[in-house]
Amino acid sequence: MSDATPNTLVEIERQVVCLFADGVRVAGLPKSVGEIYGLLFVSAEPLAMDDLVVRLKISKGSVSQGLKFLRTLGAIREVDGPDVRRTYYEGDIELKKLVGGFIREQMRPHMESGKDRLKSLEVEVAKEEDAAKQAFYDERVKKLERWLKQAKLVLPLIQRVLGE
Amino acid sequence: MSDATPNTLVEIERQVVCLFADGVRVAGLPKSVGEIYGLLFVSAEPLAMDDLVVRLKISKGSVSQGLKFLRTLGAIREVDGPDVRRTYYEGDIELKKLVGGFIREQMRPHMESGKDRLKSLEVEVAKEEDAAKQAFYDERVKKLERWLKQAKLVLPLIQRVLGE
DNA sequence: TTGCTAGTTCATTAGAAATTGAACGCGCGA
DNA sequence: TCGCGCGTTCAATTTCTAATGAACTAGCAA
Repeated sequence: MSDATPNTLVEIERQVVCLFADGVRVAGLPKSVGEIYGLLFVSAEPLAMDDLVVRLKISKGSVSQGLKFLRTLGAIREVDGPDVRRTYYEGDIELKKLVGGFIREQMRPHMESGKDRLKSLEVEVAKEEDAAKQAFYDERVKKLERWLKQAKLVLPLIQRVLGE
Repeated sequence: MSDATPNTLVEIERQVVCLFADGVRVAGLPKSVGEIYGLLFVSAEPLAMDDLVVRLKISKGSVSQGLKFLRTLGAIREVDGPDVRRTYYEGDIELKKLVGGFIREQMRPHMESGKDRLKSLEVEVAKEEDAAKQAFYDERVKKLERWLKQAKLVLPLIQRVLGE
């Protein structure tokens, strides 16, 4: 076996993998996803699924699902590699890609469903008989709608700032 | 018993509590925290711990810990109420308070430790003997440092936008 | 077609995180 | 000082999520 791709991590790789494993937890993502992205990030050569399985010592199933998720984010790219039968990946190291993908895939859907739920709330408030209570609830629902607007304002702003 | 504070939730309250319970999960926080904040948010009168225990049907322990957490965020306020022996709370309904608290308590610490870990990485890169590898690792570490800088730039920006 | 390997899926298992509830500390009033 | 009730803490438990690994599909070459 060549030592170009040992089946273990060197110290630098270990630290970077660990950094990302912890990092993604802030976003509520599984450790394995961070480990996979982390190793792709520190690897000069593209890696295939099997490399990730062996070097990170996580199961084929986890790697497959992790790669799938990272692909939907647009955080990794498929590239050609030594073995034509395999799919190789390399990390996209632009922060905006990561954040953009996360916003698009994880946050937007929640905000969309939030909109519907606010509509439902409005209906419920309209049913309230006590005028004082209705006024209070109405004010709160309006507040939530303002929150949603602010969120919609902030997200593109973040992407603009990260986009050079 | 007066019906001013029934030991159950009316439909509007139920929906709002549920909205926040789901909402906080995006930020990786426990459901109970969202429920507590949610009920405080829709309540015109301040509530004491016992109200939350009874109406949300969660344990005293969970409520105590949830309130503690929300206090550190600055998402709720202690206020006086009918019974002088109890501590009453009301929700702070400014989004910037919530987000600001979350950034300060949950994100900043991670970023601080991240800084140290990058320092450690630099040391490790310096040990690399292979010049080509060293150059590659160095480039990646520099990339991470740029990410950290961008994050430091974005967070205050978010707060400014939310702070009117 | 058959055999082989890369990659996916999904029911089960392992592990982590939240919740519970009992024990405790504290402060107040009698 | 004692008793009482609010609030906290933390070990035990439950709940929920992520990881595993066996079974499967797909594509390819002989």
